[in-house]
Order: sequence, then C-alpha cells, then structure tokens
Amino acid sequence: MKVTIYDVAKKAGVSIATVSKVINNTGNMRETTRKKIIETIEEMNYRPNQMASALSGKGTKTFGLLVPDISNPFFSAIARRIEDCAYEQGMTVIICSTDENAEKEKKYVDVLQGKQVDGLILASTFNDKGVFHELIEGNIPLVMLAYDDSMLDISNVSVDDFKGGYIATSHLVTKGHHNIAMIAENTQSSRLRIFGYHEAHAVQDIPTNDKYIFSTIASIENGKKCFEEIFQQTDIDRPTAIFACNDLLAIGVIQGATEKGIRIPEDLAVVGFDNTILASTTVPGLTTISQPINEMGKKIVDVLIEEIKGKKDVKKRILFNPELIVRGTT
Amino acid sequence: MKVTIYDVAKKAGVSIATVSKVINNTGNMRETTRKKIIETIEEMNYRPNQMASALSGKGTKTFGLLVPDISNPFFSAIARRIEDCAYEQGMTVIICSTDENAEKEKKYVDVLQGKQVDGLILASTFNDKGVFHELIEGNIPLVMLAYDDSMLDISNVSVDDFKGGYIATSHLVTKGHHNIAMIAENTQSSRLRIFGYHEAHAVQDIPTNDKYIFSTIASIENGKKCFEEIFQQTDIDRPTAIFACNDLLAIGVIQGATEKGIRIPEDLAVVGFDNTILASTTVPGLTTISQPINEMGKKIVDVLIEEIKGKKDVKKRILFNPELIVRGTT
DNA sequence: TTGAAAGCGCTAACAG
DNA sequence: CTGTTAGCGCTTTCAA
Repeated sequence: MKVTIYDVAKKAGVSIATVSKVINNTGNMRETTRKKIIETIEEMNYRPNQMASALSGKGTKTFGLLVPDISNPFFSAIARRIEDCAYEQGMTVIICSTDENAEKEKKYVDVLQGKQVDGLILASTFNDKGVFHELIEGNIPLVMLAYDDSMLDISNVSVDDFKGGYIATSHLVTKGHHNIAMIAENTQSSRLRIFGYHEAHAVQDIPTNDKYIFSTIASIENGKKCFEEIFQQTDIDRPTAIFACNDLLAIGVIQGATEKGIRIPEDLAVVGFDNTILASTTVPGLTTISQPINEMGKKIVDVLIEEIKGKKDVKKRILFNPELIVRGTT
Repeated sequence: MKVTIYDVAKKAGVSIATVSKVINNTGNMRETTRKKIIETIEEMNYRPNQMASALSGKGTKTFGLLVPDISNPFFSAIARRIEDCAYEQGMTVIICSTDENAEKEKKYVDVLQGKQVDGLILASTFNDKGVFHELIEGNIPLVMLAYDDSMLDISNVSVDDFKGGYIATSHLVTKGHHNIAMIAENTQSSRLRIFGYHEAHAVQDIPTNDKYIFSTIASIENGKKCFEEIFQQTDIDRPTAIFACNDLLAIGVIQGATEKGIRIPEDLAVVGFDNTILASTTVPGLTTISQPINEMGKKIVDVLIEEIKGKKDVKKRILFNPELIVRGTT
C-alpha cells in the first residue's frame, strides 16, 4: 500500500497536521520534531499525493500547453523552453497537439479543465471563439502564444507578425523581386504577416495581387503541393520569389523547386519564418525570420504565473521583435 | 464558484450518487432521471473534478513521458505519436525533458509519482539504476523506450539497435570503407549499436580499433565538435566514413566537414540514425537508419495500458526492425 | 431505482 | 508547539 501522511505521522509519533506543516514549510515547531519528521519521510520514502493536496485547495502545479503539432520544430523548441521555465517553478506541462482542429481543441480544453490545470497556454488557432469565452468565464488563467487579437481580453505573447511579414517581403523587394508569392496559413499570425507583405509592397509603390497569396496547413508536404500549384497558375506571372509563413512550408517549396530543376536562389528566391533548426540544415541555408524563442518562452510562463497569482486585470500584450536571418535562398 | 456534483444533484433533484452513476455510466436507473441529469449537466456546464475522482480510486488518466529532449526531432516525433494514441484512450501526457541528467531524471520521476500518473514511459537513460528499483518497488506501470536491458524486469519497446548498428556499418563496409569512425552516446542503445558496428567489421574480417569510437551528447553542435576532434587525431588513420548514432550528430558532422571543404560523400561518407525530418532536408540527403516511429509509439502505449490493467507478470520486450534509408551522403 | 454515508489523502483553521 | 477536525469533490458499498 502507498504510504500516506497518516503512516508518517504515526511512525514519527506526531499528528498529521504537524507532518503537513513540514511538508509545506509552514508554521513553527521544535527543531527536533521537524528533524524527526523529515527523517521519517525519507525512511518511508513518502511522497505527498498531489491529488489530495490539489483537492484541498492548493493548485495542481501543472500547465496545459496547446500547440498545433508538437512534432513541428518550432513548437517543440518553444515547448522545451516553456517546460524548462515551468520546471524552475516546480510546475509540469501537459502538451496537447490539436492539428488546429476545432474538435480536438475543444476536447483538450475540457479535459485540461477537468484536470484542474493551474493555467493554460494556447498556441492553437481556435477559429471557434466560443472556447475562449468559456475559458474566460471559467476564470482560468491563460495566455496566448502567437495570437494577438486585440478583440480578446487575453494576455498574449507573440512576435510582431506584421513586422515579420514586412521585413521578409522588403528583403525580397530590395533584391528586385516584384512578383512575390506568399504561402500563408489560416491563422491570425498569418493574417498579420500578410498585412506586412502588402505594406512592404505599398511603401515601394509596387502593386499586389491577391492571386499571389495561397493558403494551406503547415507541413513540408503541403509546401511542396502549394509550390506545384503556384507554378501551374496561368492567370498570373510566374513569381520570382516565395515568402512562406513558416520554415516547413518553405522547405516544401525548396524541395518542389529542386525536383523541377528550378535553381534556388537564381530562378526562385525563398524566405521562411521561425528560424527553426531546419533552416540551418538545408543547403542552401534558408533565409528566414527568427523569433526569439527563448525570450518568448520565458515571458509566457512569467505572464501565466502572474495571471495565476491573481493580477487578473492587467492583461498583457507583449510583442517581440522578429529578425531577418539571411542565408542562401535569397 | 466552480460547479460541483452537489450543485448538479440539487438542481436535478437527485442525490450525488445518482449523478455519479450517470457520469461513470454505471448502475441502472430510470431513463427519465438519467436524461434529466444529463440535461442539468449540460445546462450548468458541469465538468467533474478529476482530482477528486483520482483521489477516490480512479486513475488520473495521465502518463508521464521522460525524454532526453523534446526539441530533438526524433523525440518530438515519437512524443506526437504517443500523445495521439493516449488521446484515443482518453489519456493525457506530461512531457519531461531530462537532458539525460540524473538529477532531473530523479526529480521528474518523483514529481510524476506525486502526481499519481497512471503510467510512465521512460526514454531517458537513467545511468543511476536506483530510480528503476524505486519505481519497480512502487509498482508503477512503466515501459521503457529504446532501452532494452535484459537485466531489468521492465517492459520495453525499441528498435533492434544491434541490427541497426550492423546494417549501417555493413553499408559503409560494402562501399569499401575500412576506416569507419563512430560517434556514439553514453546510452544503452548506443552500446548496442557499437556492438553492431563491431560485428559488421568482424564478418568481413576487418579489424576495429576503439580509437575510432567517440562519445558525446546528441546535438548538432556536438556533432560538429566531435568531427573536428576526429580529424585532429594523429594516432589513427583518418576515417573515410563516419557512422553517427543519430541524425543530429550526423548533421553536425556534415556541417563540420563542409566548413573544412571536405566533400560528402566523395571524401567522407556519413550515416545517421533515426531518419528524422532533418535527414530528408539536408543536401545531400542523409543516409540513415529509420525506426518505425508510428508502430513503436502505438506499441508503447498499448503495452503501458496492459501494464496498467494489471498484467504485471508478463513483462514484454518488443524489438522493431530498423531499416537502411540510402540517400546522398554515402 | 435511488440515496446515505464512509472514505480517498491532504490543508488549514482553531483549540489547547 | 502540537493536535483535532471540518472540509475539498467524487466513488462506492450498502440499505431502503
């Protein structure tokens, strides 16, 4: 049988209250009893049951982290950072991959609430806003990653997507490209990056055409497919550059182009987004926009912990600076 | 305030016992009361507190997954698969990155036990065997990934590392390489892969020299460093091929070699292990050994669930077949 | 078919 | 300084 606080108390010849006090480092007591209890705990290899302590008011010391896909290098990198920061605070992370699928999003949020997580980090899209409102009403501490929607009163940490889209596109424009295709996702970040794309054209008086903007879901496979689609278009001039809204898609483009004998960057320039590990291992290296993953991950858990501590009213919206990393594809 | 089973019971005009029965789909009752209760649950948006149900005997419906590093593509890929399979069983996964660090391993295992996880999946090395014994004594259902130690009476799912090392090395030998360096890790899998490396030499009557075997920790950076070290050795002939025990290290080697103007595969052949997403995005593509990640992930949770259900005695040891994926680096 | 009540292991007043 | 006790929200036997 599992050893409980009663077993420890009995063996140490004290009451459970006293044991509880040493576990939680609260209250005062004779140094000898404290020592005695600590010894007994070690001896019996006692480990407090967190369920019980959670039930009686303490938190669960666990976060929920919803991401589209933990096997996407960007999300696994930031998850790692979040996990580390949480670990330092004695917290643990339940990771949930949603595939941006509304049903899974809802299900996971429900399950996580049932598990009484102390806070939620949402990096999935939630096109169904209903879930947010439920969460807000439920008063669950939460912070969004990469989803800066000013309509929602939720703390948010993200990279400045508008600026990211802008500098990626400007870089291409500066290199002389006027027919730039963009591969986006159906997410808020992508929408902002698209605005940046337009803005970069606008400041140079270059017209844009929505036919150059494509949409898909993040994966190398889809990037490749999308590339093929782009090069089959007959109603637009063939683009000389492609701005993909993440590295996975950019790499799909590179693979598709390579298969067709299109040279990169000579015949086609490519820019990605995220600066994942993949961007540095392709040849040529992928020009991309980097997000300060470590800073962002840290900030996310800091903000979440503030929320948990009850500074409920000061919803924060924090923007990090994206940075252009020039490599071989441009 | 959170709505509890009492609130539901009161509003539905029944006792909590009855509500509990409909939640858990146990016992019988008049169809009308069941319907009434279900309605009330929906109306009040009631979500059972899992802590309470865990406390009173039901499991926590959560697994712990210890990996060296979730941002390593191999582990994030298998974690994704494990998460999906767990999801299908209504379970959730707490992911912990240990960096193969004994202290973190111990700490995480303790925390996870405190959280009363229903089972543990261990993909970290645990050079300190003490933790295992504690776990075994604690009678925690557990299965190891990629750590087939016949000394330990623990269920295990892994790829046949010996065979993997063997076919990787044989491939190189067949290509005419006689001076093959190996970069390993200080893990059980690596040790088995080293045996395979020796065996592949032995069957061809090619002598081996332990000076060709290097050891480090998985990362691109370390792969590069290790490569540089290898090429500074003066007491051995310079190797014409390197077998790295995972893709990260292999890519480090490629990067190091490229920087030094060493051509791949002409001057140096490279083989990796894992067939991660990285192996297909480098140029030239990385020849590597693939592990059937999807099958393995599925098997792991199947076995774990069996353990949980109490088939405690039939510890399983399951080996999957590795496969050589030939790409451009050999 | 339904409900009362005794836990599950711990925390936090409150009392001594 | 230490112990008693009433919950926390749910499950489960046992009666009714």
